[in-house]
Amino acid sequence: MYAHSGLTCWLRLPSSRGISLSLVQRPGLKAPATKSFKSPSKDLNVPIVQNITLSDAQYKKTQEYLLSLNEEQHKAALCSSPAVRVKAGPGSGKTRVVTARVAHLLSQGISSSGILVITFTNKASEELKERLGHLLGTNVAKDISTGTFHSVCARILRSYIEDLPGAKLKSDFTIFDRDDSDKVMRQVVDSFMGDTPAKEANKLAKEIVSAYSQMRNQHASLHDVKITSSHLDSCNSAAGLATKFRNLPNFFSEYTRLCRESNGLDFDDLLGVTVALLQKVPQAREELQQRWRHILVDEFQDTNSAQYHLVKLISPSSVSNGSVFVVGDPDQAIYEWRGANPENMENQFELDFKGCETMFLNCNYRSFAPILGAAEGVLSHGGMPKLHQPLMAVREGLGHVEHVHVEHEREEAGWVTSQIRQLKSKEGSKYEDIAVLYRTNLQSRSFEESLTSARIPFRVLGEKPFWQRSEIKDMTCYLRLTSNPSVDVVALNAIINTPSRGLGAKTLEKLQNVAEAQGVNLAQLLMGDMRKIPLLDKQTLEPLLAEVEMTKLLPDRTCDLLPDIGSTLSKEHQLKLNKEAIKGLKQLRALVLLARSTAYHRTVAGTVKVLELASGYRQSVEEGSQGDNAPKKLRNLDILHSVAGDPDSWASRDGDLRNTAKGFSSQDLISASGGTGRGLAEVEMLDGEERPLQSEPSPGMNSTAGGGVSGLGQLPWFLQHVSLMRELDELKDNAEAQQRVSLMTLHTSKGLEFRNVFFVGFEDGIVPLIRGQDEGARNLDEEKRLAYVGITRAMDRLYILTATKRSILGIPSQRKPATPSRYLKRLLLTGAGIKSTSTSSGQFSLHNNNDNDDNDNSPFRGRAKKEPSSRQGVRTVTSVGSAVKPGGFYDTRKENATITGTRGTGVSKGTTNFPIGTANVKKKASNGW
DNA sequence: GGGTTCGTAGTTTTT
DNA sequence: CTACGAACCC
Ligand SMILES: Nc1ncnc2c1ncn2[C@@H]1O[C@H](COP(=O)(O)OP(=O)(O)OP(=O)(O)O)[C@@H](O)[C@H]1O
Repeated sequence: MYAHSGLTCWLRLPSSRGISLSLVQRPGLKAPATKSFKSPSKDLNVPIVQNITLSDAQYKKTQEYLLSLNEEQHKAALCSSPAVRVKAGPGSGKTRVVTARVAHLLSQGISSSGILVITFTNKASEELKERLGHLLGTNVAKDISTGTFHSVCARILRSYIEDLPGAKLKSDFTIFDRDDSDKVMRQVVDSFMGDTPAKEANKLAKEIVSAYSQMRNQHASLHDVKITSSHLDSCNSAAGLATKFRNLPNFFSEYTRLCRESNGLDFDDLLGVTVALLQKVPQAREELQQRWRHILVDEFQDTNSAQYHLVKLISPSSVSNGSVFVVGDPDQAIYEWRGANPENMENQFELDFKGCETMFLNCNYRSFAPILGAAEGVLSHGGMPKLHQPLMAVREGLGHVEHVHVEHEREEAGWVTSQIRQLKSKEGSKYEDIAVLYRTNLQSRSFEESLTSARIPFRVLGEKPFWQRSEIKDMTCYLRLTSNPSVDVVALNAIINTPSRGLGAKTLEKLQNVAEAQGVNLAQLLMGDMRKIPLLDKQTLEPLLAEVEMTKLLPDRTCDLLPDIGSTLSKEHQLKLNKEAIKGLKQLRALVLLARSTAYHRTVAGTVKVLELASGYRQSVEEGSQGDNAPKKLRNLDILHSVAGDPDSWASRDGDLRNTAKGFSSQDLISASGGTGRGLAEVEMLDGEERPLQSEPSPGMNSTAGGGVSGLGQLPWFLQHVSLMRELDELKDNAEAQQRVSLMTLHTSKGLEFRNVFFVGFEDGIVPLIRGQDEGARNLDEEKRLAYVGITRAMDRLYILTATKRSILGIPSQRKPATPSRYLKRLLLTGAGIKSTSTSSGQFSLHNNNDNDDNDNSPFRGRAKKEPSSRQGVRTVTSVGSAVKPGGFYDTRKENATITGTRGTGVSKGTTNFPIGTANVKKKASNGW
């Protein structure tokens, strides 16, 4: 055992898997008092000095990992400057350096809660933690703060937002997704321009939301700054709207007002409000600077203004021994469209962080040289980026780069499918090492179909985010209502009549009118008394829950437990509400009470279950006319429930940052109380595996300040997890389920790597993407970088696909002639000896445009290349997707192909036919086609 | 108030 | 082509 002595640590209670921490239990802590979380009583914060010990194996692993770095990497990882910037190309080991640095810091005795790593996606965070877990043990790794900017901000705000003067938000705020924002803005549009037709109003609302979002991304904290015309002008979309609507800023401020009224923050608010908080509340800033002594940011080239400011604000610059460490690659900047500014990496960092040290990594460990060559070729189109540093391929061998030209999108999918089969059978590739990359999500369709009929397992990354699926969205609205019954109007509106309970448009209008007359919103009117109504006690609750589970219905008698507000309102205001409506209201209110009580006495998972059953939602999905969708939806609901049942994955790991700022984690107390509770003789009627959460002594209060001790206080954390995690359904299934081909957009592929990459739809208009009448000359550099990112995902083999004609929507009759991408020429030229084949008898030529001229915007639908007449009657492959037979069409390709490169042996130079157009393969009359 | 049928728009990338 | 929304009918 290697002991690091003199290390100050704070009390930690044992976690399920932990073993290597020796614990000193402080007396008097077994039954933590709820209230002490917000303002910690002194005795909770007594430091415990103890030794963190890494096991031999862990220590050895860490050292080995550090030794595996090359000199540049090693130097970067260990650099002790207060500000470090690592600029390095794809595959140069940036991620590895970040991991190594964290490991190094920890092995130096830095406390894990003092480290913050910001990654671009949540998945990257998880992977980082996993790797660190392997090196250092889960115990040490789990306390490192990691996450995206958004999730880190959400955590900061949960602890500090109530300190921000005028924020009008509670720490149990909900996070509004884009749909919520659109709905809120729709309300604003209605109130300002009442007579706008529904459709137009929706469209306008969306436009305004995105303009506002763009503006806030470009300007760090606009949420409370007076919006000037220069703000508007700096943002295209906003400027356009502003000329149409002179009072655009009023739309923005009314939107914000409504969000606040519902205790909601949208995605951009998470960043903007955090920035404002840190600017205005020095105490918060200082505490966080104290806490996170070492900050690491991955993919720094894609940070926007608000994110950059955030880094600046929490940087422990004033703290001795602190550091800020950012890594990125300006050539891989692909998020300018949503406000990212590569300048942050390129120049700004250097200016703001005095004494910043810059490191370069110039070796590529990922790809064979020809792949790198192809990538650099693309990048050189129209001139290399100014500060581009050439990369050296470390891996020896040539790999395989091939350009394949096909007739249309269907054949494209067919070719890829058949090639995947060959890779699997002849080259021994695993499905998980194969990826299909495309520019737009729509393009995935043909591949899904083709792979399905070939029975090749695949997964589509980045389909609809989990939280956006309607059934999940609805359930989260129920949960939001449970958490914030009298506040979250948006949630209330979403589910008030879903499933239908007699509260249709007519009734709602009546109620809305009453609300307006009283100067309140619908939630206040219908749920205003909810916080005052005492929660059900256990004796009342348990039998009700049992009944819910048995009957899958809300027990009627629950309705009698609270005032019948429907009848009262109806009488007082002569609304003439019908019986259905009154009953519906009763039920909804009873449901909320039941759910709140369940959350309080039981668990989040139990609450999810109650809501899903007693609302009748589940039943309506089961019986509804959803047809094929029903099983999928039910599965999603099950996933939601099972995630809820795994608080370890979502409960605040940092607990209340106020306390943990000094190293103490309230989450430990939660697990502790959960742990002790497990032994209690409590019957879990709704879910056997659930563990009861600690209950508060005085029911009836909405625990916001408590920071997540009662089940009710946990809800916001769970909701936050759900609304920030794109792919919750990626349950770590058995190993077999992992063996799948990956389909994703170029954007999603950032940071990943695959042995075999199919880059499909490499055509002008798609790569680069040019839509219809593009607003003038959009800067296409970002599109070029996107292609660069895609190509550099490949380790061993890269296939570039182009088609003669293509229909984006997959309708054969709507196929339009396509032209190979303007980037193709340089891709092929630079990667010497690239094989190029064509499966159709059609000729194609690289279009002859000037390299330096991106203005030749030939969209793929324009500029028809002459259609080769020879194709007449060849009437190719119509059902490529299904069985591609060995020895059939696609296999014959090989015979005629000029080169057959394989991994390691590679492509020999000089044998390629250039120009490519001549490298056709004659199509043999193949059986089966 | 609820369910059906018809019409139309979507064609960028995402926390 | 499909998915979603808005009339339209019961
Ligand atoms: N020193 C090294 N020795 C061996 N392999 C390495 C080394 N450094 C990096 N690699 C390997 O190179 C590949 C790319 O590394 P990594 O993902 O860290 O690169 P990156 O710079 O983050 O790439 P990108 O910018 O494309 O995301 C990984 O498979 C990694 O294991």
